[in-house]
Amino acid sequence: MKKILIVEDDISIHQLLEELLQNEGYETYHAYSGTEALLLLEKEAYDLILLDLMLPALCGEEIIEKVQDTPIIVLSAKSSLEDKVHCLLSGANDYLTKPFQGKELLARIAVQLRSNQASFLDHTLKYKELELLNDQHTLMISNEKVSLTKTEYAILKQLLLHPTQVISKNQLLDFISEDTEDCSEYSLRVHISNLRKKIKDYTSTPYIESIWGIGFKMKE
Amino acid sequence: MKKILIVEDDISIHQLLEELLQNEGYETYHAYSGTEALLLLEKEAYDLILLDLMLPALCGEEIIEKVQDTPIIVLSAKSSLEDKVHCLLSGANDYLTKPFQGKELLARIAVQLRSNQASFLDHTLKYKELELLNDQHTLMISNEKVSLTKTEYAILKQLLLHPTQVISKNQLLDFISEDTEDCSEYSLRVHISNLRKKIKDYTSTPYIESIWGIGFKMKE
DNA sequence: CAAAATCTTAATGATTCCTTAACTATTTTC
DNA sequence: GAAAATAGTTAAGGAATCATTAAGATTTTG
Repeated sequence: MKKILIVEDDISIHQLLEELLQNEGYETYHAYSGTEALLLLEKEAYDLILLDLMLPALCGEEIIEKVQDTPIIVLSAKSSLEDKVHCLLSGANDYLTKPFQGKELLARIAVQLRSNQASFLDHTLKYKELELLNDQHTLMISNEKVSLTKTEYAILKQLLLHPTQVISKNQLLDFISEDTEDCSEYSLRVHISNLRKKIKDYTSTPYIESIWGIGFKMKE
Repeated sequence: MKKILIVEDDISIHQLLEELLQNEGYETYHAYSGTEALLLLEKEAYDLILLDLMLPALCGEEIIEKVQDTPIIVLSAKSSLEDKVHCLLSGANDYLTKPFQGKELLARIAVQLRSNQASFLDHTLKYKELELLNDQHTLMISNEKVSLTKTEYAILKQLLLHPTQVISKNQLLDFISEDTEDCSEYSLRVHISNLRKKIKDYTSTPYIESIWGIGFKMKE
């Protein structure tokens, strides 16, 4: 889930933003002053910052200059050309004048998150030594590349998506053979066996656990 | 020097934009209709597109969907929320309502060029010995010129844009045959085969790897 | 309008992967 | 502790996908 830091001192606008973003499925974090924002930014990385310009203690412009790798959307009551241009040139990615429409803000947020998407995190499922690279269709075990077949990949992906849950045999069968339903349990067993064999070549931990009579699960 | 494509049918606005950008040191290119824009985009790579929405022949929205890797700033007289949101969500990077202020446009252009700077759009895509010259539509292998057909070029470009990722067969088919959807997998296979053959004449590395059941990927 | 280049289709052979089946091992039930 | 049920391994044949070639169809070029 994407993390968005809201930097805004006006309580009512702050709450409005919080609600808007949370309804859209974002995780919100909150700063009510410039100094508070900087403290949070030192501790944690965010995917996006929504920044009010007129802040107590430390003005928004200073934050723009300190932040390097996180996209910033400025929300400001200042509608003057100089303010806009200055913010954009000194590092902000977008500038919306208050009052703004919620849907437009959401769209502009989507733009920023989209272009920053290359972040590896979205495309990787990590579990202990295992790393499943979704856009590369490969598995890495302790930084060594392990080649998987399409079905092996599909099975492991399901398991790693919910590593604490038991995935039933039927659930797995559904994902393996989207079209043909005559993919029997025989097959699944063989696939699991092959998967385990491949994993065993790279690590001593037996990662895939069988839950008797039900299905499979990642070993804790 | 950065190349900017202006897509706008209104002559007076077009000239205004041209002057504004040239004074700022950009190289400008010009299309007065949607179809003309697409033709230019096929031939050459640009750093940015300024796009009017209401165009003769082909509307701006369709261009947004076809363009993949070039940032787009929409300039439109349409100020409705739906238009904005739709454009931004379908691929535009920014949206300015006419009339706009020149300095703001310049600042927003700078934002787009800045964030795209580090990326591949240096007009050449390099990958080991391979060099794909986007503005000349040619491939260089160890400084020798290799002639590619239009489709071969399109395929290789997709692969080189994301050299670590697997590009699915459907993804490639979309780029090859923008109009006809009956371009079968047969074709794609032949094109890949021809591409490999050409590359093989100049280097011993087999650069294009097949990922079984999914697509293709550059060899690491 | 003809020649050249490119694209698509089709046929063939090669490769990879999946399923099946037979056999062994483990767990549960009585 | 033996029988029944479920799980695991292995190898072989068959199915699906891929690579290459050549020929006909289409587009581009002169």
